Amino acid sequence: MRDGGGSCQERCSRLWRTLREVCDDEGVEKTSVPRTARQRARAEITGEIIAAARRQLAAEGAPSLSLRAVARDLGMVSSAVYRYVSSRDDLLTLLIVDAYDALGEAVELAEGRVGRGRLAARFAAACRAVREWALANPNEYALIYGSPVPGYVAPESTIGPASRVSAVLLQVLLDAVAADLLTPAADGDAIAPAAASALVPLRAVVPPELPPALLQRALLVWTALFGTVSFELFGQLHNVVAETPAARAAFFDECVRRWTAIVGIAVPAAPARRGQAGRTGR
Amino acid sequence: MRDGGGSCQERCSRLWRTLREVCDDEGVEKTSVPRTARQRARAEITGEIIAAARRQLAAEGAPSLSLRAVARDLGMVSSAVYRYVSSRDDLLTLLIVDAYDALGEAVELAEGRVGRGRLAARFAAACRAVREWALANPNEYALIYGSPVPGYVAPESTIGPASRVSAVLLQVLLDAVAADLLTPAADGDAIAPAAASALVPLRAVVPPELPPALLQRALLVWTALFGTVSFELFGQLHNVVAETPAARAAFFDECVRRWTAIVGIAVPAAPARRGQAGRTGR
DNA sequence: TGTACATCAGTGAACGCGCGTTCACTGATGTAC
DNA sequence: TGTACATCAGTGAACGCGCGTTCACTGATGTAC
Repeated sequence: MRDGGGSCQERCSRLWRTLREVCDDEGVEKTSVPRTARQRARAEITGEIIAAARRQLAAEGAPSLSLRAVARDLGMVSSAVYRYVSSRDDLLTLLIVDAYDALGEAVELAEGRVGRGRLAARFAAACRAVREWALANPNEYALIYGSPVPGYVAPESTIGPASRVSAVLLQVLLDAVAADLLTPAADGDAIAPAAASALVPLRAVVPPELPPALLQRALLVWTALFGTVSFELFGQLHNVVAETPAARAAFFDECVRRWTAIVGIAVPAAPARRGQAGRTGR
Repeated sequence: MRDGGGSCQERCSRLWRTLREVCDDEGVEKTSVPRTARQRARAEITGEIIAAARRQLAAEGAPSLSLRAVARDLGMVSSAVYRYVSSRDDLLTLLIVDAYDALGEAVELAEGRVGRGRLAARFAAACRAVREWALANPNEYALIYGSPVPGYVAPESTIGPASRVSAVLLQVLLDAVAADLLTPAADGDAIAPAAASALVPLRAVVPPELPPALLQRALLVWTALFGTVSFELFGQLHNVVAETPAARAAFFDECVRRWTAIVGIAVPAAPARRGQAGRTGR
């Protein structure tokens, strides 16, 4: 298991902690320090199973992930894996949680490196971190944001980790609201009543400083962000945006600039930063 | 095979025909009227194979699509299918082309039903048609816009049909430009040079009336559209937007309204149409 | 029009593979007296 | 501290399944003389 964000206590957004409380009523399994040799071994081997599964996922993709291959990779007999994982679906769940956590952590770290007052830069860093993590881990990304595995139903334990990225983005918005740095869209920022009430589930979990119209803007950008990353990763930009990494990064940066404006965060004067998209600061 | 848009001669966008010419250098297989009984039977059974595959796809999803199951469904022996389809990948390609064509046709029809001058309504009709087709055919949608099947590489023959939806959307933009009805975004509509040159592949296939900055806006909306539909279909809106069909439709309609503004098409005065999302006119 | 041959659709058996999951078992690790 | 029992990790074999693909074959449909 990756460490999953236990190390970012002070940086970790208030919002994420709130969401965590909401979602973590069950399934927290106290990971107290293991004592006996057996417990230690069990924890270690469980970790190795997940690591092997992740390797296989990265190499072959989710559809051809198999318990037998994982066992083979570890030099175990296939039935032995059942001491640690109750079924293939269970292993899938572990990987899904793991992927959400890895992405969430990457985004939190990237966004956390930017000065708190630089809201546009924080937003951009988060967006870029999503894309970069996805490019570096395409199969893990596809596992969580691609087509659902038929017959698999994600258990409750996935929804906490799944919300980490959104929590970061929303926290940026919250801070912008608090600092009064959000430019409301000139017109059309009134939201249809039906649309406002459609957002009830989200509003139940988000502070009231974020009014429906702002949430709507945020959701629009949220879906656009993942839509763009998915399109790039899934080959839909073929023959549309040039294939070179630089061109892809430039296209994405341009999207980020516009999303920033759409969501209402003031964009700094400099038109667009050139060169590597990997930089988060400056 | 679905009929694939041969019937919309006058409505079918100029742009789509242009793209078609660009893409159809090869792989057109003259479907002249079959003469002999053998040829007739062959065409018919090929159709039945695709229909059976589509049924299986709809029922089980792409990952568990198998030649043997298709054969079983048709009462044939599995090896007989190889008279019509050279491999499983070949069958997948047929289904992919079929799905793109079905979606493209649905969008063309919906958009074609709206009066030419009502640009915002045409745009909205196209967006809604995408969503409705996706909701009605989730597995076909996942096949073309979900995670790519590992190891499968889409052949050239898919890229023509894949561009039908974009062609409709771009045609709306073209008409808006021609009628001088596009409101340029107040600020930030200058595009970074690197981003402009990233769009070279798209610009090669699109009339010069569409400048880079406008294309960028169009792409942003394009990815947002499919990102939103994918999120809804793939379960990412769980706990965010209420689950009822009405709430989902209201959320989507609100997105459409904003995309319309983002892309620069003037939105009519009426704030939002209420009731069924299925209506395209009025 | 009639025969001889070529083409082709569909059969049935087989090859070789991988999968998830169960089950009785062995030996090592832990625990209670 | 030492023994008796319980717990648990890992083995190896098996069940039952489905898959893609090949191949020699049969019989029907088409074609050329």
